[in-house]
Amino acid sequence: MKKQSLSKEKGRQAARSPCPVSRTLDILGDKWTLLVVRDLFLGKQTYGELLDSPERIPTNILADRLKRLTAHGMVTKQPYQQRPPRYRYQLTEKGQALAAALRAIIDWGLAWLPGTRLPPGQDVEK
Amino acid sequence: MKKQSLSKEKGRQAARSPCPVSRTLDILGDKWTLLVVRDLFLGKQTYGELLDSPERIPTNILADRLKRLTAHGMVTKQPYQQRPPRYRYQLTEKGQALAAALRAIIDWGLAWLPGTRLPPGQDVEK
DNA sequence: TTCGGTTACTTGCAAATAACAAGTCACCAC
DNA sequence: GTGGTGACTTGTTATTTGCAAGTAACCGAA
Repeated sequence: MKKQSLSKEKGRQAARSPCPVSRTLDILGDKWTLLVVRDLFLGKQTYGELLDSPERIPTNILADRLKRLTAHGMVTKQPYQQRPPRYRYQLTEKGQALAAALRAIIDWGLAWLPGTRLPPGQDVEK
Repeated sequence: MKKQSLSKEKGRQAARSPCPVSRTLDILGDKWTLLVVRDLFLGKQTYGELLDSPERIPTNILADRLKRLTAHGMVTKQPYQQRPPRYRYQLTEKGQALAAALRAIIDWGLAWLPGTRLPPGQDVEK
């Protein structure tokens, strides 16, 4: 069950263009990836905590997104206990650098989408 | 060929949560929508011009995204000539308000994705 | 006046991706 | 040894994408 298309056999798929918008969307242009990043910013660290968000991300999608984010060097996965095996996910510097973009998206949503609100206590800022 | 799922029969699909990140991703959380917005920022106005970007957006996807952006009040479609019918697409204030988010995404891409570059002359800033 | 070209799309269909439910595996507590 | 939790994987169905082609309304030249 490989994620590959019929085109290339190795590596990830080719960038559509060198444009930074396009390249960024190649990585996080979908409905779920940024939500995972958001939750990591909010301090969630385990698979279970990440599953628990109000948007109800499916388990296979979460596993896939964590894998991709890890492959892109935006997230690290470290075991914090051997037995039973338990893992902690955290943003790398590259992942944390998305703060400005996330902040801009939050601001746009709050300003232009009626009915949006930050759940109490949720804030990306430290 | 409705975009609807089996769930609700009218209106657009329900927001996954009131979170501004999630609500924003409900609108532009895919690989193409922000590229269309980018091109509109760059001054492209016609369907043909928008089709012409290096990422090669499929025609049906472009038509769909313009429809959605228009439905969300982020883009206007105006005929600028009757015969033959020709249309001009432009960002509304709501669409233009994405400038900060787009800028943040560009900055992140340029800083963290090696090989990205702005094609000469391309810049979101006025 | 018919032929070709342009703009702005729509349609059909195979392929990829997502969603949902369920199952697996490794423990630990009782 | 039975039940529960955390971290996933697998199977199946539903939805979305990508590509090729088709349509419609003109305009301009031959």
